[in-house]
Parts: sequence; structure tokens; C-alpha cells
Amino acid sequence: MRDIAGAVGVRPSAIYNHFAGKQEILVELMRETMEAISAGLAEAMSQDGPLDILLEQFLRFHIAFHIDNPQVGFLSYMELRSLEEPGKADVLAMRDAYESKLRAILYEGQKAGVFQSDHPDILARAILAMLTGVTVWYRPDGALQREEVIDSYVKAALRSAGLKKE
Amino acid sequence: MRDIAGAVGVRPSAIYNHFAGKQEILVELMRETMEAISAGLAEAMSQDGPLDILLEQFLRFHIAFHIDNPQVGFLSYMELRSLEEPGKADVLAMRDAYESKLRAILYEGQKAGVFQSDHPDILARAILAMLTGVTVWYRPDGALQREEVIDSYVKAALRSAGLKKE
DNA sequence: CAATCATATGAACGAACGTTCATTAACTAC
DNA sequence: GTAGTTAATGAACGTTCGTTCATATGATTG
Repeated sequence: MRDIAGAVGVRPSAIYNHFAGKQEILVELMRETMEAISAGLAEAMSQDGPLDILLEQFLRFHIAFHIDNPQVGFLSYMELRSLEEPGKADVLAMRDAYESKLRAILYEGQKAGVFQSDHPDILARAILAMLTGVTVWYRPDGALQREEVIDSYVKAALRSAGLKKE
Repeated sequence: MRDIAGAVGVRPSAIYNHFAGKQEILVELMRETMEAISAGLAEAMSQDGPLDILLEQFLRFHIAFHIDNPQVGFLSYMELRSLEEPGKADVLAMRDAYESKLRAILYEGQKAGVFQSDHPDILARAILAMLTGVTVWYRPDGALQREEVIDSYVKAALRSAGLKKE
């Protein structure tokens, strides 16, 4: 709390005029993050279209979001164990809703024979972990260009779904 | 420290007869983990062989290790930021040595035309994140069998490397 | 047997933590 | 201009944390 106050340029006690406590800050931060990523996804994806296009849109958005918001992305994935009830259930539900979009695409794609995977559920988690993992090493001032990193990850993820590329 | 002491059935002060402090415990734990995973890998992989076989051996070992040692696996990946010098450099070097094995396979495979990936370095990180991510959801008493989880991840990772399966 | 060593203990320490609260200052509304 | 709301402050609180240390106990060694 003292660090947060310092970063905002305020004394620790002032925080309690805006938040009930530390947990509420974390919950609100993660809720807003989940809302942002869900809204971003809705905007990035066309409503219908070929499943391979939909998949690529999802993947491209997800990795771009995590490249551009590494802190919150990392936080949402790793700091879930610090979340307490109430609030934890909400955030988990939002994350599940988000991930279910990917699961649905993979499931449909498998049924249509466009993708191949024995377990779409596992594949969804595997792909998400793969993409989200970019936050642990990517730095904007690093050697690799943002776009080539995104492309590499999207390609790898598409291949992992067994996409038959033309 | 009090938790650790309690788990071992000892008072906190007794710990300091064996370790200089909290940091030393963490460093030693991670060092031993890295030694175990490196030794395990060496045992699991044949010295030579077709690159696709080597890759599969690496992948199968890595995911199996993390399924069977979820705590340390998760720790080694997520708690690196809590590591301080001295010791951090050592652990990082050991992890890099481990990961370089995968990088080497991917690089050779790309040169030989067995795999396809624009950036073997990125792909290595992507695959490792994907496999290591199993620790955040897999539970032995869950619905999914250990073996089918391993197989699914290995297949997905092999496909992500663009392996031309016969 | 005496001396040394290894290990465990309870008490205590200073620091850091999240939080509370009375007080003060600034802006808003009537 | 006065009353009421909003937000910031410093001081203090009770905990928890990692750590220290004098002391006790048991095993090992000469």
C-alpha cells in the first residue's frame, strides 16, 4: 500500500478514501483488466467467418494485448492465488467466459475438420499459456520487433491447432 | 519462515542452523530443482537420433516433470523475480542451459528442414511456456488422465514446431 | 570422563505491513 | 457566507515478518 501510494504521489492513508483495502484494489484492477480484454476481443473479432480466420483473430488479439499490457496480463494469470472471496469468483468467471471463446472456436473447428486436436479444452489452455508467456521475456526495447514476435506466436499457435495452411 | 518451520516440525530459529536465511533456502531449492530437471533430461534423451525423436523426447520429459513436480516447476518459472544476487545468476544460467537444449534441437531441425519456424528462439520460449503452463490447472485427482494430458501437450507442441508427421 | 560439536529452543528485536482515525484543507451548493 | 461534502494528512495501532542470541540438550570424540 505504501508503494502504491508513493507511485500515485499520495500518503498511504489517502488510499482508503477510494478503496476499502488492498484486496479491493486488486479485485477492481483485475476486473477492469478482464473487462478491457473482453471488450478488446469483441472488437477484434468479426462475428462470423471461416473458423481459421476467427482463430487467427483471437490469437492475434490475445498476444497483442499481452505484449502491450504485460503487467496486467502477467498479474491476471499469476496473481489469481492472491485473490480472495468476494471478487475472486467474479474475476474467474470473466476469465472463463473469455477463454470459452477460444474453446468454442477450437471445438467447432475440430468438428468441421479444419483443426485437429484430441482435447480442445487442453489445447485451449495450452495455447493461452503459450501466448501469455510472452510477458515474461518480451521487452519493447529488446532486439525483436513487436510485429515479428506477434507473427511468430500466431503461427506457432495456429500450427499447434493443426491448421491445414493453404 | 514460520510456515516452513511448522511444515518441518521445528521452531523457526532452528532453521538458521542449516540456512543463512530465507534467500538461501530459495536459491538452494531452485538450484536443486534445476539440477534435477537437467539430470532428468539427460537421462530421458538419447544422445543422437532423428531430430523429431529428440524433440519429442524433450517435450515428453519436460511436461512429465512439470506434471509430477508442479510446485517446483511453477516456482522456478514464476518466483524468479524473488531471487536475489548472489545465486540468481547461477539459477538463471542453469535454466538457460536447459532451455538451450530445446533451442538447439529446433535450430537444427529448421536447418534440416524437418521443422518450420521463423524464430527457433521464440518458438522455444513459446513451447516451454505452453508445457509449463500445465501446472496451473492440472490436478492428479482431476477428470483427465495423466497420460492423455501428456500426449495432448506433446502433440500440440510437435505441431507448433511444424513437424511433418508421417 | 571431559570436551567439542551439532542442533533445537524460547524470548526478543527491529522493521515492514495493512489499516484506523482525528484533524485539516479545499471545493461545491444553497 | 455558511454548511456540507470530498479528499489528503500525520500519527498511531496491532500484526506479521525475518532474524538474532543466550541457553539447553544430545551425540561424538579424544
